[in-house]
Amino acid sequence: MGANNSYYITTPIYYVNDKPHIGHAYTTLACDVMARFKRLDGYDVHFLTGTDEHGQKVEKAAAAKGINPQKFTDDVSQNFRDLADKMGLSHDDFIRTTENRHKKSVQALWQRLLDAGDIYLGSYAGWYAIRDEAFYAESELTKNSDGKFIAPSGAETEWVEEESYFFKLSAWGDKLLKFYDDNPDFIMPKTRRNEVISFVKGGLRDLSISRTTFNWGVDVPNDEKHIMYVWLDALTNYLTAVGFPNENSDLYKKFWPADLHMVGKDIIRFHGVYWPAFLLAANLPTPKRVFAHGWWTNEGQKISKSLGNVIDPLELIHTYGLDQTRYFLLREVPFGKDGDFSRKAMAQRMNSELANDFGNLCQRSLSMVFKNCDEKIPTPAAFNDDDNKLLNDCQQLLPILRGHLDVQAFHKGLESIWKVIGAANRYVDAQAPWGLKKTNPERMTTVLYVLSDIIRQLAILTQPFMPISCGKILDQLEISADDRDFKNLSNSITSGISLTKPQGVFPRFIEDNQE
RNA sequence: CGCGGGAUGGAGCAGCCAGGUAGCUCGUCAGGCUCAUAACCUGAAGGUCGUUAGUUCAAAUCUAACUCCCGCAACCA
Repeated sequence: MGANNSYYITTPIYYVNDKPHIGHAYTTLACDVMARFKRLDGYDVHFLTGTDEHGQKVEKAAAAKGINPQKFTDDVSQNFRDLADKMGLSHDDFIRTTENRHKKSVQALWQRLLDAGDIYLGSYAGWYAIRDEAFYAESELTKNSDGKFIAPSGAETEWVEEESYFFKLSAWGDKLLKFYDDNPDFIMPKTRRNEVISFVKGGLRDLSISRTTFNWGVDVPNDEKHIMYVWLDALTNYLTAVGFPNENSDLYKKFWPADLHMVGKDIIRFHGVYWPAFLLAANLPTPKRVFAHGWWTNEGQKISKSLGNVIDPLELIHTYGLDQTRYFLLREVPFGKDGDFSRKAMAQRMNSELANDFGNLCQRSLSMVFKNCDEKIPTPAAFNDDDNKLLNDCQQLLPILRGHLDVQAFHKGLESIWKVIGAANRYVDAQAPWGLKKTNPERMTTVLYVLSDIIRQLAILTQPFMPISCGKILDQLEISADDRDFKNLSNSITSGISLTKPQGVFPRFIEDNQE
């Protein structure tokens, strides 16, 4: 079992043949925020992302380029590493399914399933579309002018008959239903859980887990005709990354079972059904949660390659800034639901919530400190009720945030922080420190001290969401790197520290005429 | 009758489970302040809570029917 203060979180592995898009960025970003939050909260975190590099599509794409598949995947998996870098992601490991450690791991899991009697050799036949890597029912197909059967996606299909190994998924339905029952939070949000349960109740078919028609995959142990197919290979990466099959490795003992698999809603079934079935069959501990988030639309329109409205996360970062993009994606939509990206909404949140609310709170407060307190954090007199009320609101924030992030309610977490930001802005107006300068300088000093400390706390708490900008605020307050985690929240800021001249951290967004 | 979610002021949402003055954010309008990134604060206007019927002293909240939208329906971010 994973240790109490450990936290293992994963993104799906991304299929290298895709171009990184907002869906990938979104999933990984959510994990990054969770990982950063847990680290600041004192957990030992293992944050995994990576790429899925096998399959017929990759084999064909490589052949089309005249290079071997390994070289091809080396190149394209770099796209995902680049995205991770540009998004400032804090992953601890980047796994590739073509690595040796992974091949060993999947083969070991295969062997366990075989030994347990859950894998058998059979065969199947059906209409297969290479482009989609999918089988279709005859009823779904249409005939084109050449007499070929066309899938709903438009891809040509061919009749395929093939020997294949199967996983006895059909035997696991009742056990899975009991598992969901015993672990009500295993699949979140609830609507996805209901979907999965109703799917399982509908009866499960055995799952084809090998192929003989192409070679780019992990070899099936003791049967060189076969390679493993998709989900057994892909899902097992979560085990590989913590040292499986070595169950005595430090990583494994510390981090398995995983605390959270973050996925898009499109792959909830594989994570919610196949994965626990594999693990139960192999007699391995099951992960604690699979969270399926929603999809984005672009200006109200469904995103699709054919419409050409795919959102490039790098373009967003370039236009709006990294932290701003991170903030928007996690604040705009209740996490778990579908959401819409629009330039108007983006600019709106940037200006209103980042520049006006948070940015301006920092700027107006720290400017007054800098000008009126000898460029130092002032020494306060006794706090009055107003001061204590605000400080107390801020102290309440960490437990509130924990509650929200433990159920991946990022939007609520941010909302609760922004409530305190609002309270702080009202406090500034009510106390009007600029007026106290002549009438009661000691009181002014106290108010500015309170504000400095509030800003320190707010910046510390907001770091998981916007690490760079919060880092800048903490730099301005001369908070050392060691003093930026959550256990420092209850220590007050030290009087007498010299400040650097405050500079705006969240610029307003001015819409270009173009775009 | 396949399963599930949703319809609340201009926009996006909360409230519904445990019925009893309809709340939040943005936008709009008016005022205040002047420390600050034309930022901040206060107030106002604006909704017969998808339709119809029912239960009840009382329904956005419960029941029934209906309309519309959206997910899922086997191997696809």
